[in-house]
This record gives sequence, C-alpha cells and structure tokens, in this order.
Amino acid sequence: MVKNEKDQSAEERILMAAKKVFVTRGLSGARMQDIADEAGINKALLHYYFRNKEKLFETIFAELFTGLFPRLRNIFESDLPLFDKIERFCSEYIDYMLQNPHAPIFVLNEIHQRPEWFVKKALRGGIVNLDKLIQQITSEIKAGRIISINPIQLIMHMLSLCIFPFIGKPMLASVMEIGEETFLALMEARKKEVPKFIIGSIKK
Amino acid sequence: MVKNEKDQSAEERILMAAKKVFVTRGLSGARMQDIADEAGINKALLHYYFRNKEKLFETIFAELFTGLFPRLRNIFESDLPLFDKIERFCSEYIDYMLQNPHAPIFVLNEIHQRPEWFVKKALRGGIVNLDKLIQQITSEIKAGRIISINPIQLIMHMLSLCIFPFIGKPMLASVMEIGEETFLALMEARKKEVPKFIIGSIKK
DNA sequence: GTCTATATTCCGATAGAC
DNA sequence: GTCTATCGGAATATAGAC
Repeated sequence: MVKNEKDQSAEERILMAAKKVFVTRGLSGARMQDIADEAGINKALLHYYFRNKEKLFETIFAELFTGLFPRLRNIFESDLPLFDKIERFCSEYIDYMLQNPHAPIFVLNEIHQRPEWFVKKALRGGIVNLDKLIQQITSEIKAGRIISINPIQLIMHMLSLCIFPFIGKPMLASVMEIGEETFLALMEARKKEVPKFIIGSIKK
Repeated sequence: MVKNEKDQSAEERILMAAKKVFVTRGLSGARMQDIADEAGINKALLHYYFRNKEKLFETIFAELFTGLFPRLRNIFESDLPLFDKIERFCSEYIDYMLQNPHAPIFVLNEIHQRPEWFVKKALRGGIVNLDKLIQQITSEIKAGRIISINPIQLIMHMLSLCIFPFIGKPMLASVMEIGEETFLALMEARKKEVPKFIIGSIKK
C-alpha cells in the first residue's frame, strides 16, 4: 500500500491494488497476499468482495480490455475522412497507453495464454466491425487517392506502430539504452510521427 | 507427449516439451508436471537434468532470446545499403517468427515482468549496437535520399511492423475473425509489404 | 466489514529403490 | 538414468470471532 488508504473504500483500494499487481505479474504470477498488502487490507477481505482470484482478475481484465479495444469502435466506425481517422486513431490510442503503459502487454499476453477463455468470457458484447473502415480504404484506392494496399495490412500497420513500442519498452529500454524520460518524449512525438509516416506511404 | 519419444534423448525431449509449455503458459503459469507429461517422462527426471524450474526456464529463454535479438546484429551491423538492410531485416525477421510464432510475446512478457532479472541474467554478452545503423540513416538524410526522420523512431517502426502481428495474433484472430491460413498468408505477404511500406514513406 | 486462524489444495523438490 | 513415493512450503480459500 502506498498512501491515502482512507481516501477510498476498501473495494476501490482492492481494485487499484489488483490492477497494479496483475498487470505487472500476470494472472498466474500474481499473489493474493501481494494484492492485499498493496491495498493495505487483509487477504480474507479480497474473498469477501470478490469471490476468488479468477473473479477479481476478470474484473481487472475487462476494465483494461474495454479501455483498449472497444475504444476503437468510436473512431473506426465514425464518418471521418480516412486521413483524419488515422490521425485521430494514433493520437488517442497512444494517449490512452501513455496513461496505461502496461495494459497492452498484459491484455495481449493473457489472451495469448488462454485464447479459448478470452473468446468465451471476454468477447461478449460483440467485436469491432472493420467493414466500414475496410470499405473506406478500398474506395480511396479506387478513387486513386491512395496507393493500392490490402486494407487488412494497412490496419495491422496502424495497430503495430501504435501499440508495439509499449510492449517492447522494457526490452528497448535496456537494449537501446533508453531511459524513462526519453521514452515518454518519443511516445509523445509518435502521436504525430506515426500518422505522418503512414499517410506519407499511402498517399498518392 | 506427442510422438516419437524414442527418437531423441530424454534431455532433448525435455527441452522441446519445456519450450512448448513455457512459451504458452509463461514461467509462473508453467507446471513441471505438464512439462514431464509433454516429454513423456517423470517429474523427477526434470530435476535430474536441470536442477530446478528456474534453470530449465533460463535455458529455454536464452535459446529464444538469442534467436530473436542477437540475430539483429548480423543485419544491423552489416555493410548493406540502407534499403537493402531494411528489406533483409523484415524478411529474415518475419521468417524467424513464422517458425517460432510464440517467441515474441513470451520473451517480451517475461522481460516485462522481471526487467531487473533480464538485465542481470540474460543481457550478458553485450547488447545490439545501433550506432552504425543510426549513422547510416543520418547520412542518408543529409544526402537528401530520404526524408528527415528521427532514426530511433524509424527503427521502432521497423520493429513494430515486423513483430507486433505475432504478438497480437490471438486477439486479431478473434476480433478480426482471421483464421490460421489467412494469418500465415498475411505474414508471408508482409515480408515484402512491410519494407515496401517503409521505403515508400521515407524515400525522397 | 474486517480481522486471525486454519483448512485444503497444489506444486517444486528430494530420497531412495531399481 | 529412470522411476515411485513423499516431504515441505506456498498459496487459495474458508471458518468464525469481533
């Protein structure tokens, strides 16, 4: 536990603590004891509020997943012109991850380790519909405003350029010898840099 | 255990089994019993060949990490012209991951969960030296052959575009409804697609 | 609601026969 | 080298007092 424990209800402190511990250690690496310590309460209280470890985990996962992916809908399914859509997507997405830098690797790793569970438990509520975006890309190609490209590949480019740096951060930090402030500055710059890079490549 | 157990020594079968289990479940999620079962041997034998779980893990991690990153050196530190270097990097890197599709998320997740351990245990033998590549990019900019761009950002673009699809695969597969064959075809195409995309953006 | 104490399950590791 | 059996600790979960 860090500070201001009495500022929030026990339940809120548990959620904050659980988020921190799960996100850094993963489901199987997290210890209920660590979460209790971090929240400044007793282990038994975790079971009082959330029945068991799995339920607590699902709560945290759902929150982070919702922040990461369904957020795409608002942008992808909007009526913006393609280039504006790309700019807005990159900027908002990187902004979200600057506030939750551990979310991407945590979420993607848990999906990787239990894809079946993910499909059954976390994917309720529908998936992101890419049809509109794909069609938009296709018609820009037909109109001759952008080069010919497989829309799926282009979407993968966008996601890759925005998300990967946060996943690779610990590795990049040690391998490339990049410190925390440098990293933040690079990510801040990427909000403009990435859309410029993408549009620079596809614009005719 | 799957088949042909008698084709290899116990040690080799253990390594194959451990790789499979560690890579899908991570260090904390992997069970020695599962590895033993997968290898078709007894749990005690794991401790006979490798002293404990951590040592076995380190062996597997080192193998995968070596395959992933030091491989960069041969390309990054070579004397190829920049565009050739980019093409070769993307092609070889994606090829490696097509053969070890789980390696990136496994390696990056373990580094994320224990960055200190990584720096102490796995980073011996030096790091990738990016000076040459950075200088090469800088001089291409000065020569007016490519647009002005922060070399670090460009290198991040390259890594992102090659690695991320493998990390996001389980999520992309369910969210975008992409099957196994489709995914493989997309990755195969990316070996040409990504360098084309990059060069298309930076070439003057 | 919150705690202490304890039950219970699980898992890494070892002992020791063959 | 390979096995069976078991130990001992760790971690989740529950019982029950306050």
